[in-house]
Amino acid sequence: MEHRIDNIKKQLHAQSYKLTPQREATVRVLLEREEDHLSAEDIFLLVKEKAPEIGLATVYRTLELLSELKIVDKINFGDGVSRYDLRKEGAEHFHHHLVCIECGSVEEIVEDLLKDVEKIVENDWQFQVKDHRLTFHGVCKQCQKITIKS
Amino acid sequence: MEHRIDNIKKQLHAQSYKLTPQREATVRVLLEREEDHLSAEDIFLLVKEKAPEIGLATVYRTLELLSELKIVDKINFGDGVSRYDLRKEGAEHFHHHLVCIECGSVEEIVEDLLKDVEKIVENDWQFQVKDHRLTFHGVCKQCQKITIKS
DNA sequence: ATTTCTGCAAACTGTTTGCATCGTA
DNA sequence: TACGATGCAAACAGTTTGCAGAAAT
Repeated sequence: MEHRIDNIKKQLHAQSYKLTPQREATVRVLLEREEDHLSAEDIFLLVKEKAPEIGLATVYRTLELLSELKIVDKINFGDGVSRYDLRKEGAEHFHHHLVCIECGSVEEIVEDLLKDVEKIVENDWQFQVKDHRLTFHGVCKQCQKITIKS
Repeated sequence: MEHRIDNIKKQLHAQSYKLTPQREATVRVLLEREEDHLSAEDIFLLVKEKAPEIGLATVYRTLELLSELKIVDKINFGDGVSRYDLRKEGAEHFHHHLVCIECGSVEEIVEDLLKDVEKIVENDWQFQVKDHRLTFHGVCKQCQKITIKS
């Protein structure tokens, strides 16, 4: 945990940004809730518990900054809200998501399943891939059981 | 073209919706600009050229309806705007996109490159896939050339 | 002293909703 | 006549921006 904060601090410093208390509080929330896919508002409320003076605009600005530095990835599951997801340590590519259309849960796939597909795209379409977004929409394990029961 | 309109008309009727003049005008714009990835506003302006009385709300309502019937797919490339993309005739799955981070162009991949990945997800994660969204971000053919030149 | 960052409020953008009206079964 | 569909304007939600003050270098 602490070493990840340090790491992020270094990445900020490398681009001559500071890890201010507000930014640190935001990053800590992201670390603590790494499994979740929080919206800016969610993050704001959680940060506020630790640092009540913080403003929503600062959270947005911090998230934008972290996005630019590729420390977090901004995703959008189709509801109008942006969500922010910490990159896994050392991950080159953004991980994939499984969104359940029944219960709304979001599961993560950390394995890169797109290596082959990416090669095809680079060869056949001459497109130089830098990043990707892959989301599957469907029914999660739990909801499949429930559907069978009912 | 006309047979596709007819087809959509039938799909609407099957769910007891009507293909009103406004809806038809909207669908025609989508057909004419199938290659593009238009926002609601874009579509509104184009529809307005043919049917100046139409309101933006109607366009939104039409697009929502077409989305529900899976005639169009709603996508979001990360700028805050929803874009609407006609499903290819008979396509089961949504096609993929290549978004160029230099020039913003969007290319489509109609081939389903995810068959294998989907199998893996269904087997290893017990997740029943219904649909997917796959977008690659990177540098398109044209922009690669330009970058080399400069 | 200069520059960066913050908090607040106001502004903005894309989208949705309420409601009176219109069109058609 | 009844009901879905429309146009308009107002409402809304999420996000961004301008600005004056605070913090850090």
